[in-house]
Amino acid sequence: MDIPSKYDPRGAENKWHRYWLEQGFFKSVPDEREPYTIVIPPPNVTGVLHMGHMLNNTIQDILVRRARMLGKNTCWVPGTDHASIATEAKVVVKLKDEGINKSDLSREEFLRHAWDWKEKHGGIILEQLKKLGASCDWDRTSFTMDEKLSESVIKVFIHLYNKGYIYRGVRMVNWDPQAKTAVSDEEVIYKEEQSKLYYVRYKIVGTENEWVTIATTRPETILGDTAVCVNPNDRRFLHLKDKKVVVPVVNRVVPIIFDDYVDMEFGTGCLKITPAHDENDYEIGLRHKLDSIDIFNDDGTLSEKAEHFIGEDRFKARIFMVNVLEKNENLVKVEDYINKVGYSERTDVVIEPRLSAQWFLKMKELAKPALDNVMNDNIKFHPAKFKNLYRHWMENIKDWCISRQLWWGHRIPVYYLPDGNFVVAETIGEALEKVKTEFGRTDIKEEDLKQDEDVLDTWASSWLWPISLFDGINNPDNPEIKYYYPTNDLVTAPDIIFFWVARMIIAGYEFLGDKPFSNVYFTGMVRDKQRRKMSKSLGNSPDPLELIEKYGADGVRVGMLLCSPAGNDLLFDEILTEQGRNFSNKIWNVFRLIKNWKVDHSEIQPESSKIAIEWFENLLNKTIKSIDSHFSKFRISSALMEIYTLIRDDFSGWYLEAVKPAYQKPIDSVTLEKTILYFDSLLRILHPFMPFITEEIFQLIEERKPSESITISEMPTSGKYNKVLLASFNETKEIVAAVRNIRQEKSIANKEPVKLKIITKEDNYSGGMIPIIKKLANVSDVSFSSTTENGEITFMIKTTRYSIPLGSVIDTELEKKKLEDELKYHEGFLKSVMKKLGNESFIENAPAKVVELERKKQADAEEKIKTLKEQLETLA
RNA sequence: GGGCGCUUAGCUCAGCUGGUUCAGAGCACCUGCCUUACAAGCAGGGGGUCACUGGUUCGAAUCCAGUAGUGCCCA
Repeated sequence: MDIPSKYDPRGAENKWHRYWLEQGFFKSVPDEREPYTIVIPPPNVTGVLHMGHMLNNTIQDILVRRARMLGKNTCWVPGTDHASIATEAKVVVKLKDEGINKSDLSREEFLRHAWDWKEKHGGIILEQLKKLGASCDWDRTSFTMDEKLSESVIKVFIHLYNKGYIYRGVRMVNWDPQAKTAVSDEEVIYKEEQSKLYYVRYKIVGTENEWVTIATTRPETILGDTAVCVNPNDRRFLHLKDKKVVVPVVNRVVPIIFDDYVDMEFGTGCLKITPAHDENDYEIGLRHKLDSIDIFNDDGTLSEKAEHFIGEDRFKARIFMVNVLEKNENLVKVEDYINKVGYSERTDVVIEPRLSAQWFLKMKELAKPALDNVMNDNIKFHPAKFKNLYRHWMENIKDWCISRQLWWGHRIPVYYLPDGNFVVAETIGEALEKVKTEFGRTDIKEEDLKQDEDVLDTWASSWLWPISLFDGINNPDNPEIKYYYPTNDLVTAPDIIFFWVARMIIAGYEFLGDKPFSNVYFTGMVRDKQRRKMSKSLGNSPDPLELIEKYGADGVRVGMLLCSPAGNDLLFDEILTEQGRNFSNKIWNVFRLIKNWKVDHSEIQPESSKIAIEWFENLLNKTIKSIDSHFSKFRISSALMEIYTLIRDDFSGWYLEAVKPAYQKPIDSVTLEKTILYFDSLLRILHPFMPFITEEIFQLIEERKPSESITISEMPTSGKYNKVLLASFNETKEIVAAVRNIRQEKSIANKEPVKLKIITKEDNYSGGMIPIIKKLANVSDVSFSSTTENGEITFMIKTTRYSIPLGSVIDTELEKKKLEDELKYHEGFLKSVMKKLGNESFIENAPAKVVELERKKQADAEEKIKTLKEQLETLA
């Protein structure tokens, strides 16, 4: 059989992915097996695949594939999220390019465009995930605005409203003047900026030339000032009690008020108060019953209430305002100042704090079970350090503003009567009923009712995701929700721990009385090797699909994991993907080697093969156990590293070398069978990490039926292993390495056999591994002797001395120096051991086992020193 | 300003309840090798005062306190 020496992933990946789908291996229906369920963190319909998705979904796929091979009924549900703000923004831009303004469209017309857009672009990411090998049950693909999911969202709103958890309130919100909607605190990104601090003086009413000076970074908001505030403990301003000042430019007379809030150290100690445009000022305004003057329109331009610069953008208005202040001699000075300015995560425009009527969800009570069940590990966080962060947030939870001034999303099910009263109902028909029963208004018709214009925050649908996917809100007793819920693991990034994870947990307990998942695995943020976040603007993010094209999906998966310790940011470097690809190639060549062996049934199994087989069997069992343990702790990178070294170093480097027949010689059937069996086990263990190449080889190495696939094969389980045997083989490796070293030092070719002398009595030496030594070090003859002679080069492994007779090539002086150095080291070591053993309190206090160990160290060292000294004597 | 975390090899990180020759892995680096499975490979090698200071202990990378640096979250 002619197999190329390089593995080509491209053909294999398409072929096997198609095959898996055709065979329906990823489909799940409830049955009697134990379920294993993951719901995908739904990517945004506006997105394309980025490195974060790659990492996140690779990890999910590994967990799912492993669970499948462990015999569970696995269900990984894919889907997408409608992402109100981001999608609406995209659609608006797209329409604008076509010369259409959103404001010229009716709501229905706009939504038709949005749905068109979603149909066209919404599935791109999922298609890309298929290339990665994601073993989702694709028939279950869902979208947060699917009918049953939308129905769930509306039902939940009504449920919470009826429980008294939802209320309408005027609040200071983070206003995004471009998207024209409120965004949550978590969606505001604060950036440090070089700006200016303007000192402005306000004239005190009833004085000739008395002023107070305030400092502000936002002079344009002076137009909305309704007070000036000082700290009541500030002696400098005691005389201002009951005085009033004139707000510059607008010439409004406002009071001077006293409030502890003011920081006496900052600026001038005088604070201007603009309740409509600053969170803290709003609070002060409430305390002192001040007016609020909203000087902005919803697009960030100045409104009529500002009286000046009407219709100008807020930043232009700032410039105009400063000019006027200067001209009127109100501007005292300007200082450079660094402050933090909030930007909208979605549109990257400066957030405008603004008073607005919004719907809120009371969180305090809802949050309680969600907090408790994380703290008591009913839901486990990996790594656990995120528990602290979670607790801090949950204990200080604020009400959730759930309305957004957008069209794309779930429209708030609130219907207003012409008199301003409202009812909350699933449909307009129901609303009409409620109008009758609640308000006794039989005169109201459908067309008199006006539904709330706003939609719900996207997270108000995502928080139901693990429930609504299985229709658990609409039909809480249906067989699917009963079978798949609670799901097992959630894999997500820590930056949405509050947006999403916490809220899903809250929803789980509120609506189903149970957790939504048992484990949350937080992945790190993918950064470049200089620790910079990967972003489009920096252009430092590789295109995942190009990477797959270049290194194969398996290679990329391995590359991602090699650099991703759990919960830490991972510094992605293409070199790791290359390492992944190289590993694919290594495995491919193992296959090539084994496949090309000719079997001869009459061939007797060599002793060395017998030993190698026994050793590998034990090592395999040990490694499986260790991998199981890594998985139980979600240490997925470590699990991969374990199988990586097992294949590359132990199987390829040691085992195969030990059983490999001489060139063009056949192999005995027992060894071949065992070797294929081990290789098969290794492929299975590796399959969750590298699904494609393992399937490719699984299918090539033996004749398979169409229904036979590694994807649905059984994961090897660990058996007992003999530690003594493993240790003995390790010692053998050291001996072989030592001989190889001597070969290299003395330039003796591998082909040329050498003789090995073991400096001990044969009866004292367990010679079980000698056949391996002979084969791997190309030793033609092993003998025992109590002494060494000149012309021999020696080495020591554990407490035994070995020598290779080389005749005249030996440099005696060099040999002597080496031995002296070694002797010195061991004498030093013995000294430190003796010091410990000479310490009475050590002998008294340390556990017997530890003391015993020290004694053993002492004995070993003494023995080594003795041998070394003898050795030196023969050289002298 | 408040809270939480981190600091171990050039880089990224393991190191569980203090005690095996405990100072480790991967990558990078250096040296030698195209040895008929694999140069996308093989065989070797160097490299760390475990941030600092003090304490507890027979014994500290590991526990405690303080200091410095650094990151994240919140305000």
